[in-house]
Amino acid sequence: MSERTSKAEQILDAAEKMARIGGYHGFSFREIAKDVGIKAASVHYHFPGKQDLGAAIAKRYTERFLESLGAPDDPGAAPTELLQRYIAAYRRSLVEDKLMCLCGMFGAEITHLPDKVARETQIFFERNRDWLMTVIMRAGKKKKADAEKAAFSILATLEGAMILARTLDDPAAFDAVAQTLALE
Amino acid sequence: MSERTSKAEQILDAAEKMARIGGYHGFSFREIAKDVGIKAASVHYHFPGKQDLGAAIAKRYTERFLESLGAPDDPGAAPTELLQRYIAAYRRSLVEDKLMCLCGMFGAEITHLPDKVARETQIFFERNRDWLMTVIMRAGKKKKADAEKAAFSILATLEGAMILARTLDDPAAFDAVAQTLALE
DNA sequence: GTCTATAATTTGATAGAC
DNA sequence: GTCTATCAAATTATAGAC
Repeated sequence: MSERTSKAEQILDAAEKMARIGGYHGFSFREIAKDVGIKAASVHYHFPGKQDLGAAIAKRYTERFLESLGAPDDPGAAPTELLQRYIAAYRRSLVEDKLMCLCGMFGAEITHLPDKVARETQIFFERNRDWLMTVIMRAGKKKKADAEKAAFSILATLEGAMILARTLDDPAAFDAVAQTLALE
Repeated sequence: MSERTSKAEQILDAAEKMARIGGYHGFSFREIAKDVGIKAASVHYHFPGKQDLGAAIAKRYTERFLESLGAPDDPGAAPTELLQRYIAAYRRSLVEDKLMCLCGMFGAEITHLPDKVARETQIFFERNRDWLMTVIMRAGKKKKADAEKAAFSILATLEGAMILARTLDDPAAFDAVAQTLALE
């Protein structure tokens, strides 16, 4: 009878939560171990170094995030609906999780991150850009270059809106910003 | 013959630069001391605790930033020009300094900051909101509530654009996002 | 103002027993 | 897989001499 979540997953859960509060320096092997109910040395068995753990949470975060969005070319979902879903994903992170976007956090400190972690963070932004571009090009008459600009704009605006709303402790500020996004 | 910049200012300079790379945990008394050519204990003479130093760099950053923008109600500057100047201030930070916005960085880790530092970070966002609202209301027929939304949108978008451009190591991504800002 | 010395804590990491 | 034991390094901070 194994538990529903493996120890490695529990470690990832704890590390992700801490990193989404305090960034790359916001999680430590000791704190994670305490959270999961093992010793710090045992965490190293699952993830040899901090870089590995950092890269792993960024990778899992990216995969889960995109998975939650669904396919950008799903014929059953209208482009406008997909963009609303995209905004809702950020809003959920802010309002329900009450946590910063992991890769927005890592992105802010990108030049201070170990290579492995920085690369996974880049991938989050690249894959988000691609997802948005696909949706935007489906929606409209935009050329590829313009679709990329629009994708960058939505991505940047939502990451910034999270920071703004969290700093002012005012979720309404997020909604105010999201409303200004042109979605056609 | 005293030097042009006091020791306290040199300390602030070093701390700000480090914080704009690695966040609140990105600067330490030892590293700062090494940078300005004194010992770590001497830094405590100028700034008793890390909180004090953190709050001081956020406060100075805010004052300098707003000073560089000029008065939002300056009759000699058109609102559109002021907004272009606002965008240019972020761009300078990204391209010339090659550093993140200090308060964007602190904002991302806001729930992990000591109270004093968090409060100064909030003030940055509030004063930026107010500056932008003044300019926006001068420019157009917007009601106050709509002006606040527009202000939040510009602020959030530029902070997010910095993160995006730094993560992708592509300043053009910043410009692409800035272009999408509606400035009338 | 700056120093030496030192304290107390935390960190990432490894060796080796079980 | 998890543990104990241990390490070297870094951290914030203070006391007291100069």
